[in-house]
Amino acid sequence: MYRIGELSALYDIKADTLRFYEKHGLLSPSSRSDSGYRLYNQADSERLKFILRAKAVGFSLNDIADLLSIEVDKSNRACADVKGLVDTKLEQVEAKLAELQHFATSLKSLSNTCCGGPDSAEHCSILEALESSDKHIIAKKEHHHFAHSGHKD
Amino acid sequence: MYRIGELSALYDIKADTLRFYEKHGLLSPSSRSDSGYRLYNQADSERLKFILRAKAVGFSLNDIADLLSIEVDKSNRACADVKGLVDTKLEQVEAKLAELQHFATSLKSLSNTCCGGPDSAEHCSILEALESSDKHIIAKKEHHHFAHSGHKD
DNA sequence: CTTGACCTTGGATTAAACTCCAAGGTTTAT
DNA sequence: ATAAACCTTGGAGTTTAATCCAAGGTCAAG
Repeated sequence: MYRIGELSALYDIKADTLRFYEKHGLLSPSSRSDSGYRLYNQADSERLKFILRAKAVGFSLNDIADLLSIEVDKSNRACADVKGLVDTKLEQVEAKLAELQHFATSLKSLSNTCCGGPDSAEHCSILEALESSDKHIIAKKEHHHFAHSGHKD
Repeated sequence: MYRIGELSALYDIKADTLRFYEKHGLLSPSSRSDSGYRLYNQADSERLKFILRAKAVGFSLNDIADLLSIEVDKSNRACADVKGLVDTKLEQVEAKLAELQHFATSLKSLSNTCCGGPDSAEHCSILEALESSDKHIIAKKEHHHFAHSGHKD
């Protein structure tokens, strides 16, 4: 069992943040001490880890509440109901994954091609790297010779 | 050339948001009309696309300004200076990637194992799915010590 | 040459997510 | 048994990222 200060120290957040999450229904301590202190167990800690991870990859607290709600009424609802929610979130996660892979590619090419030498670079920007990785993707698909500029969103 | 209303319609954001980004140094129109209207060109549009992508994967506007600053003084600074910044951001991106892959795995296993059937499920939650994928990772890595490195700022 | 959709500015307001504060109760070490 | 370090609550304040508003200028169409 952790008291609020211990758990917050464990994840490098403020105790106030834990009280805030509690107030907003994201994480409640599984019990209280005789004197009213919050007591968090291992499952609470896992739940917090999840919240912080989800936050770090761009989900809002509302999104996270949705995700966590998946567990709430498990044996009560047909699981098919839940599948829609899961699949929606999965689509969001996969879209984010694609974005991040794009970023990582650009940053790597930036780091390798252009930086690290002692000289200054003439062409060294993320935007250029993103452009060139776009071109690279198009170049890989060179078989289709009527490639139109695939800019969508 | 796009006027503010056209560009904002293109990305489904408010014109006010573009003015806000301008005020905060993220995106300035490359020119103005005689009467003072903002005029955005293709490069401006690319830059905006980048900003919106980065935002979607959990970077703050400050983070994004950092990323965009990589291009600012290109021929002025030794590129090695920039490499540190790029590599820091790359680490952040790869951490996010790992998180997201973790999420995607959990969500997929949730969707496949547990949902979609007509029956309700006894064990059907993201946290349980994450736990089981954690166990898998821990099993692979033998001994995994949780070390949370400090956040930025 | 006016109407209406668009644009300008600066400043006020909102929403989300914390973060801090005050007044007081609890625990632990000396 | 008393200080130091922790906890409680409710409420106020801050930061980030928009979003809205008011008063007015611009521009294409009828």
